[in-house]
Amino acid sequence: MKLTCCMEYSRKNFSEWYNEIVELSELTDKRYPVKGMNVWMPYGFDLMRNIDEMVRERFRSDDFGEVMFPALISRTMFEVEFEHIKGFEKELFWITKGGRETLEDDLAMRPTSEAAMYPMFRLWIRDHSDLPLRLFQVVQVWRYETKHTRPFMRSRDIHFTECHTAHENFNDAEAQLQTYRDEWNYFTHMLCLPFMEVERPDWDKFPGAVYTRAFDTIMPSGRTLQIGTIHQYGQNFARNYDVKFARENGESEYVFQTTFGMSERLVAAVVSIHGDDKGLILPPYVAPVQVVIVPIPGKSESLASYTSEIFRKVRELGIRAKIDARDSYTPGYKYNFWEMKGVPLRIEIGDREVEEKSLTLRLRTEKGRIKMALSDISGLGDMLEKVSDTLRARALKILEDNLSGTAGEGQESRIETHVLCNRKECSDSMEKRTELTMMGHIMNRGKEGKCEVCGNEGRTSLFSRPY
RNA sequence: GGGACCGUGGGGUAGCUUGGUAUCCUACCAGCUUGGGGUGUUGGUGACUUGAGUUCAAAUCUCAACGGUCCCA
Repeated sequence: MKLTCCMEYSRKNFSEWYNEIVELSELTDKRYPVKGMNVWMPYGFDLMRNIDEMVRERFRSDDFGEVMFPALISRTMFEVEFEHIKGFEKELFWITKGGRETLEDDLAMRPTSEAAMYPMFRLWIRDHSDLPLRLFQVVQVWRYETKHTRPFMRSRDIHFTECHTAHENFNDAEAQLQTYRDEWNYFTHMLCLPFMEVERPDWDKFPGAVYTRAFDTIMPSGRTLQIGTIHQYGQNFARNYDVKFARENGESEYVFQTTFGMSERLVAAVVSIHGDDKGLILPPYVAPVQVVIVPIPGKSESLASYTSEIFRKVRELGIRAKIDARDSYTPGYKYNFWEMKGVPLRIEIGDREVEEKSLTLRLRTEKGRIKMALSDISGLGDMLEKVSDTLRARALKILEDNLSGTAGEGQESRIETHVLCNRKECSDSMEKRTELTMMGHIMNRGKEGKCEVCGNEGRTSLFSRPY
């Protein structure tokens, strides 16, 4: 597949726009003939891998070890009487045959790795000196989605990062959750994504968790997307998988656990929240190509050498750059091509620039061109920073406009906030009235107050239509 | 969980009611031309989702599977 013409759909028609842009920009190919499973193409995977590398770097410096567990989990490992297992049983892919033989113990493809990891934790953790244990992995997980699948938002084959920790006591586990939160703030800052931290109600938390905090963002359609979650497991999992350690006084105790999960949905959010009617706009920190250089053929004979001089200098600044010297396309075509691909910064070089020893710049987020002297080229880093700032400001405005109910017309849905206690009856009543789903209490923006339904103590809660 | 609609070259489509030679745009390949916002031109490659049924004959009618899109809980 090759890039075709211009975009047919406007971002106002979000659903169609999204389907079109993920394929046009060559992030993914949806034609793979298995439902809900799409191909990561080189450009899309470069983006995902840049995100993964950011994540790896941070967790390694937080003293996490990177592991890679097997993708298959035996039925025996799953046959634990535990709400965690029940929560997933309808989404499992099962392998029941090996060659022509029917398997005695069926194998499930992991939907997440608790059931794979914790039997091993039981072997690895003996006493307090083995704690804290901090591990993470970047892997595929599989979920048998029956509803509408969409690339990066709801697929059956999910690119997933999961952190798992074990601690000596509840407070250490709580401290770990705060570390996750700090890292999450860093990740979303670099991806220029605003979010709400929402405590899922008891009836909607991760199966088996003590509590779940989700990071929800809002899409241009007015629907919310969960792009990360952190979970306090307490001793719930340790009890079911019998993960114990010996305290210093010799007493045996179950470990306290936490997890942090995020996925390719980060790509969905980056694409949706930053993109415009010309295509993607990628956050500079993770853009596969941060600067594209388009040489414009003319009379000058030193165009090629000047172009490679600039390319070299840009690379020396630590910037990921590319020269588009394709002979069969005109400059105008290339401008549109790289705008579609979301490259944050473009450099145009023709006769004028060669003569003046200058560069002409174009930011993906701004109208108009900027002239720069070659001697000022170290300022390109600031230009990329400016793109990030613009993306953050725009994205935050979308969130604020939705929170205040002043978002643009023609959205598929909307969000509302109401002060609510944590009783299901009050939530159900408000869901009925708003025709939206209760997502939970908003922790990083909301306030305390009286429940709008029953008058008891409550807190600002998010109501939305989630993806 | 329930319902509606749709599957035609790589992408987008016409044709289906009334069964008989498959239309156009785009992309792709070769050439010339052009180049500071999607150059122009000549020639070329390439398709009826799968299976079963009705029929002399199926893209077209019937059934099923698979896939896609949307709506409601």
